[in-house]
Amino acid sequence: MSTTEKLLDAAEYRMRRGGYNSVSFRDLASDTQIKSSSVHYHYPKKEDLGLALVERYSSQFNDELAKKTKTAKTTQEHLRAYQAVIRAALVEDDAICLCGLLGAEGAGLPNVIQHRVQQFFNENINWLVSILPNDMPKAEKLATANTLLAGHQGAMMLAKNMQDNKIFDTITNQLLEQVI
Amino acid sequence: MSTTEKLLDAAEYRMRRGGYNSVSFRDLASDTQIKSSSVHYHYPKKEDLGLALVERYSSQFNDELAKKTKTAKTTQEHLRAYQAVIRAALVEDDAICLCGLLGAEGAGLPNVIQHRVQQFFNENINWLVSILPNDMPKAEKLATANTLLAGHQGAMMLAKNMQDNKIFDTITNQLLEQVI
DNA sequence: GTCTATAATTTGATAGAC
DNA sequence: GTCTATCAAATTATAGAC
Repeated sequence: MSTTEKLLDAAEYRMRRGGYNSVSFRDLASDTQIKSSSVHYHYPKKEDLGLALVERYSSQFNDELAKKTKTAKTTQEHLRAYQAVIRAALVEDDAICLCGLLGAEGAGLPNVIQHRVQQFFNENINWLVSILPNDMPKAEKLATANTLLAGHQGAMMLAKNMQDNKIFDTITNQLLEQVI
Repeated sequence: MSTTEKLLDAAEYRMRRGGYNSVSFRDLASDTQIKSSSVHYHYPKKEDLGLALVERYSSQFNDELAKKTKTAKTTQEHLRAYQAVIRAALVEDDAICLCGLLGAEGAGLPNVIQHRVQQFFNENINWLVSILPNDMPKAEKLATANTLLAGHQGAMMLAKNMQDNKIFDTITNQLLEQVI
């Protein structure tokens, strides 16, 4: 594994738990067995690291979604895939969504990162709108996409806080059953 | 206004925007026109300040909820009050819920604060369960309460990030219309 | 309650050798 | 690409005078 990969892994682990300001170059240096000045070689400013992190997280998320919807046909199949991708992020990594956390910290972050997180959410909404039923009115599609996104993000936060992943399942199942 | 009130106001303003680690004693000192050592007189450790902040936020939230539901009779009336209290926190303060943000940062915070945030969520859920229709099965009540809480928290985060409070209204209206 | 002074540590960041 | 060395600033926190 390359040094930048190791750095991004370590940074993602820490940032998805404590937030942007909980990650320091020295922590990452000790995580990856190099010196903090070497971390700066890969990511000169913290902003660069944060941006790279959101970019990698975002493209991995979209890749997972594409993979899990390869054979999906119905809206329900697509939505179950969406739920499964987010659930995997919660359960396997034992952490909430990177963009959910950075979105909450929004005003305290560098502008470039704020905007990149916003882009992640916009891509989520566009995707959700694209897989909702054709006969659903456009305005309702948009509303439903927003509700599903917000619901899944809130569900991660609450489940993590209550230390009970079943809460995520309960909430998102109810959303998928009742909101369509 | 007392110094502790001024301190809590300043701390809440900052923490609800950038999170726990974005607030420093020196910032609060300059906000309130005293020295950082004097801030420590009021709140010896940062943990003390954070805890006091969540406690005040939580009791103000519960007070607002009690006030707005004084004449409420139906489940719908209670839920509209719940929505209104959270909406006011978003629109008037132009910031998301303190506990929503601290909940997301959970793992990076002192344990006492984590637990106090958890208590805020538990009180929310208990209240929601208590105002849901009598004929709703207990398990469904609990699921619905969790969905409503997560949905409102996610809606704040998304609306703030997209810089469009109408998104909050759209999401929470849909939840109140379809989830009951 | 507030101040001055200061300690101890952490943090983001850079210069320059290898 | 990584290291040593170092810096300037920020951060939490304390001691003691007024």
